[in-house]
Amino acid sequence: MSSDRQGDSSKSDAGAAEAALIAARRAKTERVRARGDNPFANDVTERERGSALVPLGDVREHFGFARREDGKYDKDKVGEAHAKFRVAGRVLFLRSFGAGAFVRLRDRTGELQLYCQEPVLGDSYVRLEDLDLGDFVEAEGEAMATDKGELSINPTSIRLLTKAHRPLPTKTSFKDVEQRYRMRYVDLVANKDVGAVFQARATIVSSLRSFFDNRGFIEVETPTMGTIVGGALAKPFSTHHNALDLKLFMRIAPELYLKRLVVGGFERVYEVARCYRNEGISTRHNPEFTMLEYYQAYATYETLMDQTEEMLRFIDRQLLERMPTSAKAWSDARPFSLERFARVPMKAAVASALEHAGLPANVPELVGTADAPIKEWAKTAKAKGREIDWTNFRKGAQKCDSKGELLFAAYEYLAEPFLAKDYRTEDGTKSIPVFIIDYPFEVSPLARKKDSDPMLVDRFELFVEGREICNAFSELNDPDDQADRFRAQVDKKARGEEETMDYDEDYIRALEHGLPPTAGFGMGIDRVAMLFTQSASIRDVILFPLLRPEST
RNA sequence: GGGUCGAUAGCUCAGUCGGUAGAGCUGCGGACUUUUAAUCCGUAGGUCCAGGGUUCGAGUCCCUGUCGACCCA
Repeated sequence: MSSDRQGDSSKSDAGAAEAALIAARRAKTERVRARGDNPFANDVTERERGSALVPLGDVREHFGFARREDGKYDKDKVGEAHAKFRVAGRVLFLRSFGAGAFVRLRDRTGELQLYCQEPVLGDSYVRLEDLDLGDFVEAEGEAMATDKGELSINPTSIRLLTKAHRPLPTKTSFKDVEQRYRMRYVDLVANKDVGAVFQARATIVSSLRSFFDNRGFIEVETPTMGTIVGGALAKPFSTHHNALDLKLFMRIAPELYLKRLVVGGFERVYEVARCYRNEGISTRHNPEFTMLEYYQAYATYETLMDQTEEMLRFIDRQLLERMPTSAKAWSDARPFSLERFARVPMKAAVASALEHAGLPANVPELVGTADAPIKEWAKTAKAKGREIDWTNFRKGAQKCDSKGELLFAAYEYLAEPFLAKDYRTEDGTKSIPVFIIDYPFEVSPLARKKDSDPMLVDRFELFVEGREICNAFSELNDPDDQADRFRAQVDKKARGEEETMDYDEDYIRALEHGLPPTAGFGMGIDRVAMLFTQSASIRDVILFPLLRPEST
């Protein structure tokens, strides 16, 4: 029984080295206390300190006149100003010399260093010994620039505001992906680009709000728990209300509530809706995610296509305006362009995909049959540079109950995987977004049938760089047609299909009161954030993605 | 669900043919009066993911499992 450590409330078998790091910092905390100072100080406001706390970025701005071309600062100009500031921030860098020390601070507005000198600081110079990377400190003193032109504060006083008992990762950084998601508070400090991604996400959401607010839309919040499942085809989470002894489902989509509001006269309505789907986790799926849905009366899916193009370009401009440096980098790196969008009926997309693959037009009809020459087709397609998932295509085709479902399967396996390849800018360097339009009604239980072809519905999905971003349609407002389609869903469920909708009686009742001609739209915010920030995983745009519990 | 790769110090990673567990950073002690990944000297830090097998001997080879990453569905 050697060193039996006590007091570390974290994992019992934390590494001895880590425990030692923590112990050393805790010892400093005690030293600060013993001296009569508070290692978790709270008296930081102007009211308590007699002077305003100046954001680090504001200090830089104050000396804009002394900034040189190369970003450095003119020592004389800064010094002559004799300007005094009180600043605070987190210690990111700490280095001591014989009689001097550099402390680099960061706050939300930027970074600034303290150049501490023993003669200037006097007795409080010893307080530097209490500091570690990660601590929060406050300092007050005149601004100066070093010989190297680095703008600095030369403090006459310094004190610890908050002691960090755990060390930040070293400058070799913090790369373990799971740890980064689990300890996002460390990730945000250690990996600088992470903050920009979430700032971009916030910018996207606020751009969307202003886009819709400016067009006469009302933002609403509808229930995330309900007794039936509807609005999309997905497996729900279930929960329970104790007082009512009621089984509840977490929503998979806000759609049916939003359309009820259109019935009620909110002709333009939108929601930034957190949704929950009890499905797999992958780089493109998190169990909870955020959707934008909006509904617009007296509009069709074509109105919405135009509006979608405008909306994406608007987000793009807003990002460039509000965070130019990062947005420029993302924009330069992206493999797609937003200048021109293609609009392709699903049938045409399949026909053109077959042509690109050098395959006969009857492949969809034959693929499910016993004597389909799949090997030969695979060879032909491969020669044209197309790897098609024949096994699943065949299985999918065999499960189809109708022509419409078969068209959808053909589209899914023959066309969709190659959208980014087939639809490109004129110079061929970038893919262009593709609206796939006119879906079969069988796979669209909430969409309105086309007046010109009742086998199809007025619907589009938008694919950017081959990824589905939006889904929209002219809404079905015939209550009897809707009731029939709910019944078909219920039948499917009875046959064992898991991803179906329940029959929503109240929604039918709402439609019977009259839903004006309306078009509706849904878009995954997470996926849009991925697109604009060039993130490979949905977990990179969700602050706290779902993870397995930490093992003990 | 399938495939590929991975798990070694607080962090980032080496570890050859199977032969005493390594480096840099961080930490701690020291030097240095303007540093920017400072530099220099010293020092501490390990259940090599878990379990089994082969072997005189396993971080290394084999099997099983756990967890993770990426790709596909």
